[in-house]
Amino acid sequence: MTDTEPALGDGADVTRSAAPVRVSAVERRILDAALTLFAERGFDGTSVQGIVEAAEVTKGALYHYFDSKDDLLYEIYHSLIDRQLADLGEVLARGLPPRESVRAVLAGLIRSTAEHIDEAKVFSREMHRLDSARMRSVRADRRRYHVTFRGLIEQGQRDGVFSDATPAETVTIVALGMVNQMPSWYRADGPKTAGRLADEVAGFVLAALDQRRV
Amino acid sequence: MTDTEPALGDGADVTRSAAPVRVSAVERRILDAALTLFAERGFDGTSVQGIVEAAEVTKGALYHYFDSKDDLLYEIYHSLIDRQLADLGEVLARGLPPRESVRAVLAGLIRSTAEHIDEAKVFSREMHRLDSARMRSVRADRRRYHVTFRGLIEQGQRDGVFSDATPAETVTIVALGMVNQMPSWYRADGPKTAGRLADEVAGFVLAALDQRRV
DNA sequence: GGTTGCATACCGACCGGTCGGTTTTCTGGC
DNA sequence: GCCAGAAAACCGACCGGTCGGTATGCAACC
Repeated sequence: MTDTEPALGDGADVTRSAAPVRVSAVERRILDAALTLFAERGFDGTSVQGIVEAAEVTKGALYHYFDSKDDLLYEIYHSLIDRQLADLGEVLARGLPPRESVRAVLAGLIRSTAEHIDEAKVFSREMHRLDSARMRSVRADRRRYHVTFRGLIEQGQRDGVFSDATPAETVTIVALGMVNQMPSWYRADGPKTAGRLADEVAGFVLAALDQRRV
Repeated sequence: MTDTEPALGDGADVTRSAAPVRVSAVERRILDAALTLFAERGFDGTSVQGIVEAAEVTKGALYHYFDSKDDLLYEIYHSLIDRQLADLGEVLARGLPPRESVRAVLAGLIRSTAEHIDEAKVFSREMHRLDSARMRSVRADRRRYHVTFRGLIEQGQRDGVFSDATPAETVTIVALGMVNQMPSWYRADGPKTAGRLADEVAGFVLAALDQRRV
């Protein structure tokens, strides 16, 4: 699994759909409560007791389904990354030209992040709490996304539709970085809808990428 | 004097220089140790005992100079924000046209953030831990920066040197957001110098802002 | 002789996780 | 259709340990 990375944005293996994992109602309640509380008070600021009370279950139930408090975090990360990779794969499968692909990926990512802003908040704030094994797994997934996205930019630059004034790596860092930053400024009840913001931000990035030399 | 500093938010007077606060050597050692540990293990992952050991002082010394662990965080934030506002004021005082101002502010902010990446890391990750009074103070300072920056964009748009395809508010969010995200990707020992990255990123943003209609 | 600048011993709250036990659900032999 | 027994689901009191913060002492200096 950890072999050579796909050199080009041909999509790698991002088109796979996640295995359908059945979760019991209790599991769901625990996960939902954990997500809400982690987002609100942070991982360390949330006690296991607080989670079980919010989920209206007992501690025994929680530790029956999960190994540890960290386990809850990992599950949250996993669901976020799985969804992002699935969305990415879906767009790539459409086989659009780079410019439309980048727009679709970015706008979709922003909309999806807005829709699951709690997960994004927890993710960006508490990622470092994972133990090293899980951290490696999460990082590998993120890297796949990063490399695939960068591949799109590179392809557009080779095709001449994107300016190569800024290296593809920097463009990727900047574009994905602003999405990761969303939890600090996006408000669901703000004046702009997520779709509007997604269009504005994607438009901004594409404006910077536009090849328009004489 | 348990409350906040004399609210320096009396106006958008970003050109003020920070008051020269004298700090004892012990204070400095404590602050430095706290910064390093917070950046490395997070606020909650760092015990007060750990800080005093790293600083080679005792708990009594720490609580002699600081009211609480949170106090240390606040001091770290303060030094970061003070520096940012001072830098911003300095650029504004030069009275450059919007395009050059934006470039100077952004590139300077990125370089400064790179240079104090630990502070930035702690800031972005642990801001939410502040109590509400201090949170309000920090937010007010950040807002001043935000509003001032947005003013620069708006001015450029009014002058016709910047495209108004993307609202100034969104541009500001995106531009400053990518700086806040730096701790997650910037490495001092990476292949690119901070100055190079600053130029690339500032160039990217300016490319998106360029007014270039036919 | 009081104020500053520390040192040391200690406290009570809380927290993640465990463990022995009980209830509910599933399974298959009759 | 029924029942026994195994497995899964769940309960909640409890524990060892850590952590932020405090109380008190004391030496040096104004």
